[in-house]
Amino acid sequence: MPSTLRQERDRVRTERRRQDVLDASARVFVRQGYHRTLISDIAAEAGVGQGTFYRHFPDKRAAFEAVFDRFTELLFAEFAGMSANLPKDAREYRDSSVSALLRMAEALERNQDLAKMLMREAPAVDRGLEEKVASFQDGFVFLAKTFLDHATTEGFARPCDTTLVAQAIVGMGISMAHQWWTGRAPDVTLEHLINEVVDFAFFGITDH
Amino acid sequence: MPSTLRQERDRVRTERRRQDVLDASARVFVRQGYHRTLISDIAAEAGVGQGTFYRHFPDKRAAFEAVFDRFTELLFAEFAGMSANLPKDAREYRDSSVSALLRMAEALERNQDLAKMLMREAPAVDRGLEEKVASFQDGFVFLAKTFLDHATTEGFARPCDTTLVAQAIVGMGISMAHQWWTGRAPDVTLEHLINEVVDFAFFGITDH
Amino acid sequence: MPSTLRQERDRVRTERRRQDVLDASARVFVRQGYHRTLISDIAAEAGVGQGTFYRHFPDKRAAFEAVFDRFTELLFAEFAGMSANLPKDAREYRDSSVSALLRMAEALERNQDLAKMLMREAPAVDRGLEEKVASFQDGFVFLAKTFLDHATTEGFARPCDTTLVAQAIVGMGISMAHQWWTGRAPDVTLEHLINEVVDFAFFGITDH
Amino acid sequence: MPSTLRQERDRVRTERRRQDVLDASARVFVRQGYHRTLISDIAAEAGVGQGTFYRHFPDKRAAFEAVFDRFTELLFAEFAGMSANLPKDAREYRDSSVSALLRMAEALERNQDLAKMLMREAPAVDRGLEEKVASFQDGFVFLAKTFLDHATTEGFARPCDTTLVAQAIVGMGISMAHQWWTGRAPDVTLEHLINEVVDFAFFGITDH
DNA sequence: AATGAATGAGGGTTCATTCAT
DNA sequence: GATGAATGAACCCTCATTCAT
Repeated sequence: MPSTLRQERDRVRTERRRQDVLDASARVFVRQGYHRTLISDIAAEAGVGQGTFYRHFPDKRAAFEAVFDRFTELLFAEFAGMSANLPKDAREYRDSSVSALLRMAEALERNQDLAKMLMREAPAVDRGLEEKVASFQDGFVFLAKTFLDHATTEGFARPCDTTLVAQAIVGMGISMAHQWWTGRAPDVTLEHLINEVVDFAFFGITDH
Repeated sequence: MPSTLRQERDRVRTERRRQDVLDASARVFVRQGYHRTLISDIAAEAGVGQGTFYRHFPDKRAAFEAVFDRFTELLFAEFAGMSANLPKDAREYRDSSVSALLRMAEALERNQDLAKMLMREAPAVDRGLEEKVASFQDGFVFLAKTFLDHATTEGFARPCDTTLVAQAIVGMGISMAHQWWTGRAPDVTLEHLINEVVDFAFFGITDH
Repeated sequence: MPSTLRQERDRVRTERRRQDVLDASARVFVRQGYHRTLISDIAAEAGVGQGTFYRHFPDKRAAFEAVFDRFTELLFAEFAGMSANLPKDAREYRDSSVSALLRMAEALERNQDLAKMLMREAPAVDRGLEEKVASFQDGFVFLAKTFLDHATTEGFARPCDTTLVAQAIVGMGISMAHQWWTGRAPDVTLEHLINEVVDFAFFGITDH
Repeated sequence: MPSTLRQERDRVRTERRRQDVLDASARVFVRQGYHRTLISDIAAEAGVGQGTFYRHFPDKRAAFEAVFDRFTELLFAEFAGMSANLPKDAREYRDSSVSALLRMAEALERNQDLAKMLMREAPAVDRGLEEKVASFQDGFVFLAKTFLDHATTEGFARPCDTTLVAQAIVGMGISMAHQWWTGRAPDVTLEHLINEVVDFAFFGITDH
């Protein structure tokens, strides 16, 4: 049926156009922040008319949220299936922590500016997005807690309130990422940073 | 000289009025966030005309910054002179950490909404305020590092990159405060939370 | 190419709309003067929204300048090519002076209010427009000087500082126009006025 | 009576203060033009509070008009009693014209910026001041016409419409003053300018 | 009389959103 | 579907004027 073919081709083209506008939105949001971004800026960046923006997103807020969602999907995809391989002992736990952080760091490196912008802008846009950021963080907390519960059950982690400790670990991680991006840790390699942080997380500051 | 008296009285009244407007600004920023706040909202909240706002602050940005500055001064005042009493051993270190965190938590409790608002909004206002937030955090990092350096020198803390670990600790602390405020840790007392976090910071997750 | 056709049609429509706003601006400036004119007055006069004004002019000043420029172009067009026909003797000089003034007076009559407004308001708007008015006058001075230089060279005009005398003549002419418009010479026909002024310019007040 | 003395002293002081504010107004109007002048600018320039301005003038318009009036009184004082000495012949006419213009030029030189400002700003302030400027000019026209009428009656001036010619002469004079002030006649001495203009007024451009 | 803080109507300008083409 | 000109509500900021001290 040719009309179906035609419909399909149109659908694909529309989807591609939507991606163009979404990409343009991300670039402009990164460059100017949410509130300094005008719809006309996005349209110009995407090389389309302003009306076309409204064909794909009801308003600026929705475009921002779509940028946010695409980013979080990207990050979670990176960790999908990770909880399948639970560590057998403290050494494996530490090793997989380091390698997970390195993978994460790599993934973020490619989207550093985007990540920084989203963490900075999203909570200030409105309550809905503030909540989304918190949920995003909760996702990592859940993952960390799963590992921690496993480790305490298996006896190679100290018994503790695993929810609170998982929150502390994830909060620390996000904060370190932020400080790293904003040049708060110059003259330090990423490997060194991760090793120090993981050591801290495993052993604390006390000298045993 | 009567004119001096007059000048002094006017100065006092002007300063009081400025505080009124500043207080009103803080309340409205907390309620509505930076971008949803209109100058007319602040003026109405303060019970003055719009022009009066501009008599005391050149624009909304300046009022926000003044709110921010007053808050940070308040917090740092709480910790002034703390580094005078460096701990003699791990036990004292832990005890003073817990008591410092409790004091801080108390101080914040009274300004919880303000603190939450400032952390959420300031980075998104502009680069200048983003940097101010970072500097604010750096202030605590410096304090934490001072203690940590002392402890490693005295031998009751594990040798480590004290700058990075101090950054991790402060990042964790701020993040926990945020999660606590936003109801991410329900059914938990503040004492329990602080104890868990301090234990984690001192011993890590490993079972020794 | 249909998109080119579309572009062309849009361009034409935009230009027409710009003219509408420019015409409306001129009418309102004439009616209310520069400083009493609000953008909203111009928009209402043009029958468009306020935003439409800003689509065509960056601000009130620019609209005023455009009105000014269009007026000066109109006037100079009236005199283009005039210096091609230099007079052969005093009689021809006088005749062409009278006819030039009549032509000018006619052109001005159709734009009397506009001319009066521009001469009154432009110098007070800012330095740039004050200078533009002066340059406009200089244009006529140059023309007058060209004729005067020719006449002195040919021997049918008294030797003199032709620049100064040209300035005096043009100043006199503009001033008379102003006085005429503002009803300073009632009960006098335009022909009579021009003849008296030209006689004065050719013979002075002295009885020979 | 001491209270009368005191009243008198107060009256004098008030009058002096009014002059201070008037002087300050003139300086600021010259520097910034009418519309760019704020009441606060005038008060600051006079070294008084804003309220004090309103004690002496009902509004900005009134202060401007007072500046204008003081200027015109100054100029007319310069010419008071001049019409008493009517010239006996063309030579005396010419001589007294030159000397009158020199005296006028001298008087204006001391108030050049003020004169320039008033001519530029007053007509654009409102109809009332526009009319005042015209009346001011009419004063000189009347003076010129008196002389011209006398000269034609006595037979040493060409018969003409003396009102129109007087208007032309005064318009020319004011215009030349303006051009002189605004640097339109560089490399020319005042004497030369006046001589050229008077020659033109007496003999026209024709070579006799 | 002098002051200058307070006022708020006024007006310039922006920009998200619509809609005719 | 795409466009971008048009819109006008919204909002910031100014400044002449008032008035309590």
